[in-house]
Amino acid sequence: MPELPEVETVRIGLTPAFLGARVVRLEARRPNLRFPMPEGFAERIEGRRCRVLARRAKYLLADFEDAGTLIMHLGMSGRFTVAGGGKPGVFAHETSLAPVHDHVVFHFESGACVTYNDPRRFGFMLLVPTDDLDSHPLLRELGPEPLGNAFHASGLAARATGRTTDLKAFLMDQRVVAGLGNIYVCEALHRAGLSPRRAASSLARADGTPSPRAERLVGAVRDTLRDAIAAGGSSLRDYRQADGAMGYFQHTFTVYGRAGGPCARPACSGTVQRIVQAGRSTFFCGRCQR
DNA sequence: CTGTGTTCCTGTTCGC
DNA sequence: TGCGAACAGGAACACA
Repeated sequence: MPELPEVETVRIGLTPAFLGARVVRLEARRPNLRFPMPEGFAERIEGRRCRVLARRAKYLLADFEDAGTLIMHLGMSGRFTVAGGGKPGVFAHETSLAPVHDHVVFHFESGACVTYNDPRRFGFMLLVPTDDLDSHPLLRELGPEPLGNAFHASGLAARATGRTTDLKAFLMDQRVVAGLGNIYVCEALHRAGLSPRRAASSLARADGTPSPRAERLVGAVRDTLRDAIAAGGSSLRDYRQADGAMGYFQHTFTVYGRAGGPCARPACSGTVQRIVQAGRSTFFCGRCQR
């Protein structure tokens, strides 16, 4: 379920295995995922130490000294498992991992072994010079991190001015804000009490300054993501202690996937409905989201 | 430039 | 129970 909170949870979960650790062997078992695997991918990373494991939007960024930064994207179905070197765990949303979909395996000097599994292969890995990271086409156009200071109502309103597209599509646009996907857009809009069908331009007043809706939306996006990351973090601890599935997959959503159910907002008597926008499911309460 | 539809791939769920 | 259809968290790309 890789939107920003899941990718951040994966980053935290992989940090003990990656950070400061040397790759002694890297298996690339397929010539491609979504894109062809990087030229000399395994050879360039083998023997290198990971200096930084960061996240930008839904991308994981592993900086290997003298090799460059490995950009990893989980697509729809990508997941990592960690074995050996101390703390095992599945940083993913399902418990059954077919070995035929184990596409990349990192073997670390510590004995830790990290496997990337991705049935749909919408994920990818690219190795780019670290100095070129910010100018890389995949990252260059990304909007602000929603949990950072650069994400604010006035910036959101500026981008929304004159846009006739609806709020759902606007927030899904990674150039507007980086890291939201279908689920968390639905969740944040519900928290903000805003309809996904509302015009994006209604976040701005005529003079381009933010409407109160924009302020509410920024707060709702932040709160929604913070809560989800907290739930992901606790699920990692749970997983390490027990045999169960990842806790964050048990993480229940307020509106997503709840068509026909009651709106969870206190004192709202509405029913969650499902509509399709731009070919994707949207869940919302037509009563309290306006 | 803007908005919309298609496409990549496999696995799971749903309705008959 | 079986089976085809619909659907699934992303995002690059083509096109009107």
